[in-house]
Amino acid sequence: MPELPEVETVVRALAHEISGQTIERTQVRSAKLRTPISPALAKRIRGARIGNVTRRAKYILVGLDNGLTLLLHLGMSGVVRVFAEGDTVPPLDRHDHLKIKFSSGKTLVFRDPRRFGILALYPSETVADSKELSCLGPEPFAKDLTPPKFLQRLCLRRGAIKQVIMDQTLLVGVGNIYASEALFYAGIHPARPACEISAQEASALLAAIRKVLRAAIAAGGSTLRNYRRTDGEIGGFQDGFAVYDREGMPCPGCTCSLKKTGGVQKIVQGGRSSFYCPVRQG
DNA sequence: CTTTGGGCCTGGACGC
DNA sequence: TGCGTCCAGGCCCAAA
Repeated sequence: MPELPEVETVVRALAHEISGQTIERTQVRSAKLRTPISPALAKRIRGARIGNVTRRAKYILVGLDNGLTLLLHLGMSGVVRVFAEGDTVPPLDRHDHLKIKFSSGKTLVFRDPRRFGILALYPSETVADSKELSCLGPEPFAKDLTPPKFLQRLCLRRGAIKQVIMDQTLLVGVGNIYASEALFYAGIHPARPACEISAQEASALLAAIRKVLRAAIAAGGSTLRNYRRTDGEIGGFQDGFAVYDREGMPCPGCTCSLKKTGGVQKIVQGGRSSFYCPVRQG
């Protein structure tokens, strides 16, 4: 799933659904995600009560009252489902990696068919220093990430702006979809070298990133394939893409002759598809 | 230091 | 129907 809006949607749901719940039973099935799941994980979270559920970048942090924090990453295909007491919980699938039964009768299931996700346990005090979180850049909504600071970071990079804003050490949360969307709203071609972005453009780009992420969060994220909300429903933002996966189609409010411009263009950068409007992002 | 390309996995869509 | 190929929202790592 997973760019920031999808993770944020899951985190908000989990904060509501499992905070305060006590873990009664745990089951770890497939032990091999991107990194192996610690064999002791299931046992070490058993009996604990869930505290705060928060997000850092695209990671979900589930605080426990035993001093530990469960770190969860959804990779490309991770889904977290929460079933209420009385719901029919499907039998454990071969792609279900973690199942938690709460004393309230609720059940949480983490599924990740492609196994690019992460499931790890750290002391809450030092989780920020973990190898997963320690090298991350600023949150896009951080107050102290000002346009000048953003510009300063871009100035150091010669690579294409699209790939640079997807670099989680520069700024977290932006993935392949929202990178294309934000560049469209900022009117910047995805192949422009980051260091050639003007102060005005950097400011517009930061605003566009924030606008797109905010709108996607409000819509409950985007579902292309695997992503699901914790209740199993799909997101709503996939219907609002301006350019992503819209090759040959008009961009919003387009007045061009499609025959002339060809509509939204697709190029490949770093092995990933980028979409842009050749007129507005010339 | 940055940048690039390959690799990790499975499943679905498509063409023959 | 079946098979091969390509593609997919993320991230790490080795090599240049």
